[in-house]
Amino acid sequence: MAEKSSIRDCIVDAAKKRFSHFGYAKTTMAEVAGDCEMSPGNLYRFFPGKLDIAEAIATEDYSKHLEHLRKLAMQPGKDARERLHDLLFEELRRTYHKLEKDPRAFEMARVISQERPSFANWMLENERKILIELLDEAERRGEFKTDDKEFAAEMVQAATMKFRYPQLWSKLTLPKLERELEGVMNLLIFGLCPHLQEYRRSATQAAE
Amino acid sequence: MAEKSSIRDCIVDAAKKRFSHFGYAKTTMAEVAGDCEMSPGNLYRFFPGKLDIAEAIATEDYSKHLEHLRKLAMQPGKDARERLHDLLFEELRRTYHKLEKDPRAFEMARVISQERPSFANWMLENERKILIELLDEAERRGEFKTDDKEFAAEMVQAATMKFRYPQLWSKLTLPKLERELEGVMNLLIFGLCPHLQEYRRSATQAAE
DNA sequence: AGACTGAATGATCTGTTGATTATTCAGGAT
DNA sequence: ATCCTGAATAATCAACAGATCATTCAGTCT
Repeated sequence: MAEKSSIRDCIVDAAKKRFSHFGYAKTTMAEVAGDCEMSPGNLYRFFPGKLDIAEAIATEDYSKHLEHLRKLAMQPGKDARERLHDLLFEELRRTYHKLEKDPRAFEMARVISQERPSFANWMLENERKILIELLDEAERRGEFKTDDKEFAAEMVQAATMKFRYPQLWSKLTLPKLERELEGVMNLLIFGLCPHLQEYRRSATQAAE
Repeated sequence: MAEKSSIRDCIVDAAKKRFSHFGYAKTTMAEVAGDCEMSPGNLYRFFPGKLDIAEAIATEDYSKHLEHLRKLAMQPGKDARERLHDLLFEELRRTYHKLEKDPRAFEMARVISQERPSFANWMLENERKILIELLDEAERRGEFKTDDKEFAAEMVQAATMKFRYPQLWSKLTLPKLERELEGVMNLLIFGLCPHLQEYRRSATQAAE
């Protein structure tokens, strides 16, 4: 019984090493099984298929990232604007760097989001929960104001879609993406309508 | 001399028919040449290559669309909010319908934006000019307020990227996309900060 | 019985060969 | 000289054979 999970870990570990070293496609189930000193068939008692091993790795990795995002969204001593800024920029930078320098990670991201669209949805949902908490707290402090937090969080995600899988959509460099994200974020916060000119100016200056 | 352009038109016409009937890949230069009663080699006196014929067709088609967008952006008797709404929705609906029901159009869009990324940029620029005019005029009337129109227009485009090539990004249905675009647009106009609650409520109600 | 193996299966990938076809260009017509 | 042709070229595509590999499952071991 206690064995079960350590065998599972062995599989995930072996797969992690091979996927990141040789790539997802070039790694065979037989190799992973061999690393754990078992037959290929036995893997299927622990995972429904190869993709599920990849998903397990991605989930593990992503969970750590989520924790980090949650901390950024809750930083004491920063106002809602700054925390939203940190949250959105962290996501942009993380995916950018991850996919930029590591073709293996890029391959896995592509395969998983292609074959398991629900995984990408699950990630969005998790991040949305964080966004909602941020919006909620911001409203309590009178910083933001929205009728429907769930909907507003969805809209923030829709508007920042371009920055979530940056290299899938454009070939902009990170500095250009950051400049754009900064601009979109300000638009989302302050809108196009004239209002609160004072606060607006001081807040954007404080950012840089 | 006057001939030259009518020969060009013949080529574009023939290609348009074949591309939309059999698809871009399945149409050969020899066939297009045959339709215009000329040899394949002669096509190259009018176009640098096959892709340029496709681009000419796309440009012609898109120019008409641009005119239409310009009219929407300048409608008298509508406020800036409504005109921006019409502009963004028209773009969403046009591409959605075009790519939805016509696999040929989808193929051509894919090929052109893949092989000629500058074409997509050119389209964005054109639309940005319209947006800038809209923002300019809105500021004169005191409806919107932005420091840098060019930049603001770029940001509006960045935030609505998801709705520009809807089926490349997601598999949402048109109604869901429209609901999201409505939401993103309101966020762009009013922002998250609390302000002008009265105007906000009446404007969103008027929209639907 | 429960944990596991490894050969069998069918799907997918790879490499190869023979078209097909975009593009060029030497020359022919006007 | 200008416009055009069509064979030549080289690149890309399609089809097919063979190999590889994920997945299954009848049967072995403990």
